[in-house]
Amino acid sequence: MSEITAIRGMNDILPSETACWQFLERTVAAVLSSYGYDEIRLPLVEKTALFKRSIGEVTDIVEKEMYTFDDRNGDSMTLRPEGTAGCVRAAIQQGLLNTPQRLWYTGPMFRYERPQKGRQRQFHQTGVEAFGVATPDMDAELILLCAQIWRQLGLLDSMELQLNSIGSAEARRAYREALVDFLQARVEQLDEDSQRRLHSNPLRILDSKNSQTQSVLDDGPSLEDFLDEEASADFARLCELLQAAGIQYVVNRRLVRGLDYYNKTVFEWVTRELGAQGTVCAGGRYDGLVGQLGGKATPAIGCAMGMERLVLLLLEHGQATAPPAADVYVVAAGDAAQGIALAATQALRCQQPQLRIVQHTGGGSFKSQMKKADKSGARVALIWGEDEVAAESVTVKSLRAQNGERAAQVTVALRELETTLCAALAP
RNA sequence: GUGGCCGUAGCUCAACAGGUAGAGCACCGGAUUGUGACUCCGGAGGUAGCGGGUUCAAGACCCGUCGGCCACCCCA
Repeated sequence: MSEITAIRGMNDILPSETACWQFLERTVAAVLSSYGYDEIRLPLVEKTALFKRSIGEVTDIVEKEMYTFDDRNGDSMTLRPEGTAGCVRAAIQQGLLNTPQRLWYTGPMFRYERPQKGRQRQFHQTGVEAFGVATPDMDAELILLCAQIWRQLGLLDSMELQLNSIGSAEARRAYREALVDFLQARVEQLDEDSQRRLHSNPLRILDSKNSQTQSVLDDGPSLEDFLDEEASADFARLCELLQAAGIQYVVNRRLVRGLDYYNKTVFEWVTRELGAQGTVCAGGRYDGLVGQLGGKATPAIGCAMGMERLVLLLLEHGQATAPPAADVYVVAAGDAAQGIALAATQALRCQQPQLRIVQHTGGGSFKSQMKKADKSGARVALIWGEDEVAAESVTVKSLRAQNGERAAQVTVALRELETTLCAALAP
């Protein structure tokens, strides 16, 4: 193998998978449109400061996962590790915040992490962001929108919705203090990672996978008790709305998010079918971020779904992955036939643009061309040989004759090609 | 960044107390001159990830390195 290979964690998406991707992208876009969301297309690269200020200086993403480099002017740039920051930046810069905005975007994100199942260094997210609405009906809409996407994808039964409210920044500050005080007295019982988090990011201890750490937390302070009245009321209202809409959910009081900008509602859609990377979609409210990035104070909520993880789920559920077969394969033996076939096929593409017509290229014997025709999966072969050229005709041959009826083929005048072909292709 | 497992033809995998590599699929050609599929025959394709060591001899053993997978971590 050549020593030039793809960069670790940046995978090729092969033809055998793209049908699944297209189904996913098409379905997601259709649902988003049906909720009145508009697509926005954003740069892959932004100034480094944007991510540091939005995601948080002490998060793992900013500290060790960003692809950051200096451009030729010496300015620090970063390949986007997530989409919200850029979307907020654009909304502020382009003056989109005078009225409620419902936006979505899709594309690659970049994080320098060790690859594993459902995790790569270049991965794809579709993000949804709603600006300008502070009330929990907006939260409910976003969650319903997700549920609708899962339903349309046939994945609703694979998903569990986990919900929490992390309240205001002040509430979290107070809670963090209480939590640190509590855990400090029990440091010895915590796993190594959680001991480290005690200093760096104590709230993340809450979703530790270590069972002993989890049982230590059972006697600790609950974030719920520190929530301000508004956050509690809004969360209760959100739960009511979800119940009314028939959305199943689980309140997980230990659900926190890794990015600093979240407040109040946070949620995750998780699945047990994907191994360790079970979070398929996650998001929450970020009412402070727009102001923090220099815009006028604007409430907002958003979420992002991991497209690779959705593709994995779709594949495990047996979504068709084969690229579509050709409809027609064009066999032409000899130089004269080749010229006529090429022209006739071009005309056919004008008449029947939806047909997938594969022209044989590269020469080869008649027999080998027929083999290619068969392997292409085409239902019909169009054949031009010496006889057809001489008679200004073409042979239309059905390659997928049903049991018994021996390979139906008919030779007709060129001008009858379109109707004969359509008849042969008719079910 | 840490750990476990793995690295043989395009793909999926074999073999053998360590004695210089094989199958299936795929690919190419042929089975009387322009007709695919099934069948039969033939062919091409690997300096065994890379480097070093042990040995008369290593794909097999040892070390290193790179890469892959999965998990930790992190998160979508």
